[in-house]
Amino acid sequence: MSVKHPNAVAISAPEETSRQLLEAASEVFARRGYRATTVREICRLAGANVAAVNYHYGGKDGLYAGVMQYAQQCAYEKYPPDLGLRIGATAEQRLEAFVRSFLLRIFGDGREAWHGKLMAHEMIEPTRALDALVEERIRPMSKQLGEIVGKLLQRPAGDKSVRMACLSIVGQCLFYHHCKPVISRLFPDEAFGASDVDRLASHITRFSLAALEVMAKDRLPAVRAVPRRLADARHK
Amino acid sequence: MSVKHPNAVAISAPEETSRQLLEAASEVFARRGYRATTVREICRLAGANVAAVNYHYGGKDGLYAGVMQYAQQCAYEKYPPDLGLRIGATAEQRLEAFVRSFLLRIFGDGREAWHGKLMAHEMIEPTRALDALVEERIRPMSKQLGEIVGKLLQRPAGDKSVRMACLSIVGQCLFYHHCKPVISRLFPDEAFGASDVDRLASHITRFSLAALEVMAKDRLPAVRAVPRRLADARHK
DNA sequence: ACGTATTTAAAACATGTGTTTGAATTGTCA
DNA sequence: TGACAATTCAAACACATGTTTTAAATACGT
Repeated sequence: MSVKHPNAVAISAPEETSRQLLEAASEVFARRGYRATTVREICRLAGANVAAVNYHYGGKDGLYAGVMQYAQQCAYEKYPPDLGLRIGATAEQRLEAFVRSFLLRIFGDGREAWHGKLMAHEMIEPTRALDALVEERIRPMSKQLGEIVGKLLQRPAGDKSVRMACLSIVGQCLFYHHCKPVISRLFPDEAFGASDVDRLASHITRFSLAALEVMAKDRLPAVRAVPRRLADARHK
Repeated sequence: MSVKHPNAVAISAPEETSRQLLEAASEVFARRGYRATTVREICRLAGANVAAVNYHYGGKDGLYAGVMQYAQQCAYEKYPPDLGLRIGATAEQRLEAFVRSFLLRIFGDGREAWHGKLMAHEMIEPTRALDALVEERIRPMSKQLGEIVGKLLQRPAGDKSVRMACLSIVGQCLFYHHCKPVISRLFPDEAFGASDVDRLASHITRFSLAALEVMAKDRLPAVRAVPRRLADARHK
């Protein structure tokens, strides 16, 4: 437990090591995940002593908590979900903006890449930090996408079909980042990265809008687009 | 380096500990990933001595390699990509069979769940085992899906638009498994699992077929379904 | 039953981990 | 400058890890 500058007025180098520790930790935690990261590597990268982590953050846990908050704030400030939209934009435009900012947030370079990598690790090895993150960042975003898709499908935002469509859209976005190890081996000529965001956003938006278009016309929630013969082709 | 039964003819208990080790290791590796699992936990679960891993598999590496091969074989044998299809099935039927078997393979219960979890860990922390896996399992599957989507889009299987559509389809499948920690927090009422595979397969197939249907009509590879006004709504 | 090869077992080894300690250093204000 | 708190540092601590060692136990052919 550390008490910092209890009665200081002006601080020359404001938490110099503390900040460098946070930066280095973000880098390493993002690359290796919580468990595989060693405080010694962080300190080496930050040019600090091993004991610095415990002094400034109370331990590896505290440092990770700080990193999560810091990295998320960076990502969402730089790429808000309504990025580049003018007021009165159509639902189609809002969908593309959503997809593009989502991809940018995930694929960001350098310090912007932290968010996507940290999230990927949280999916495999969830931490206490995830609960807060879902409520503060992801749920509002989910609601936002629900509004857009609801309008496109001409159904209430809470509708089951709307929710499923949202998941299909987000699933496409995350795939290119999450499965990069397989994609790059499967298609070595195209390694999706930050420079491909525009292309990907365009494809995902077109694919999804096409699907939504058909689904909007088809008011029945039951199977319709799949031939009825398919029903008995189930697995044994 | 161990030489097993160099000139044995009939073995009473065929590699008893060796097999139990493999089972236990699959369980633990799937749950925790390569790095976070300890050979001691595996041995405890298998009821074997710590040295058994090195004796039978030459070390943690060798055991993991064995697990990967074993788990993949189990999954693909139980849920082949053409699961439940009769000859002469339509492209739509083949797509739904592909999606369903893909989901079943990922969401499987018990020993069938190993595959999905091991793959998820490989995405975050790729191992040498991934290279072989991509060539032996994933590339053939990718080709198979390419054929189906190519026929639906009425374009050659190697076409760029076909490839992108394939990625969109697989992305949807993987999402429900990979992002379960977020989905279950976001929508506590529906935790997608093995029992939801039919529902999910139906949704993903319908969503994708709808998109493909529109894209097939639209022969232009350039932006078309998205209003042209969108072009200048890019980020700053 | 004997002898040999295979397999198991307990202990030790070498290394790496997060954390703590206590002294040295630095910064700040009277 | 000098006292006092904040910070840095090297060393050590306590524990966990993968692997090795060495001896005992077991299986199997003759």
